[in-house]
Amino acid sequence: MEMKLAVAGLSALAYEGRLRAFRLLVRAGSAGIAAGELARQLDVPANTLSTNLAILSHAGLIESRRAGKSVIYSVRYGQMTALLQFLMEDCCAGSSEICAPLKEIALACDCADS
Amino acid sequence: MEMKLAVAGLSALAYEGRLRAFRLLVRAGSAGIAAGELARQLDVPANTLSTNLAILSHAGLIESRRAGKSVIYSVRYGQMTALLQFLMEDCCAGSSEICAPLKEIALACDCADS
DNA sequence: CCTTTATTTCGATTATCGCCGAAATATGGA
DNA sequence: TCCATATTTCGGCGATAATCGAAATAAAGG
Repeated sequence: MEMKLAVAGLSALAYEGRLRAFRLLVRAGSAGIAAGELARQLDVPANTLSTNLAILSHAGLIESRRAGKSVIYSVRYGQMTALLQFLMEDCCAGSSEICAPLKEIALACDCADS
Repeated sequence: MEMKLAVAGLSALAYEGRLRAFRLLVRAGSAGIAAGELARQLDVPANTLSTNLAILSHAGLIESRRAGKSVIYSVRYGQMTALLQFLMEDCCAGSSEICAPLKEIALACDCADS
């Protein structure tokens, strides 16, 4: 990932309103959440949320699909992981005590398989 | 990690000048880099960098220690990983195809041990 | 078509952020 | 103590970004 895209992603996540929305979407998985439903859960005006979803979308972190009258938003997990990898790049610098805690992240994500 | 601290961390990283500095520090490991040396490598005025380092520091992502006339900055890896974990919280939502790519992050960090 | 529901775009206001010159603080050495 | 080096703080200016009311666009149903 290049610097500009990483900055766009981090900027998109760097405001509470958008971070809250993103985290709800992360929980929702591939199914996603409709814009109106998100606005209701977050208790923010629909237009404000729409602007914020557009910013997350432009940063590549989420995507949208239309379903009837609603627009469903969902996380682009590939971009999300690319951003996290960008931050971790060359994190080790040769000393394992730095790297070790990072491995806990994977363990925290305890899926059934793999 | 609570929301406010996460937003502070993401905001601190959401600017190219600071993200560049942070990534250099991530590479440097525990040894850290002196403020002046960082300013030289990044080719930015010392006072501008100082302000940006203060923002990263206030967000808990880096710390500083004095060494003679210089001030050495280094990453607080614990806080860094806490921020990444915050973003990944409940990422799985039951489907492993979402979670699986996240595990690659840990594998990309291939230290000698663990 | 016309209405209702869902979402986005527009426009203007307000707040916040980044920058750098200049001055202040801190350390080490002659 | 005085000076040189290293870093931070202060000041204000210019740019960027967040918010929300109001209007515009899109889809479904009668």
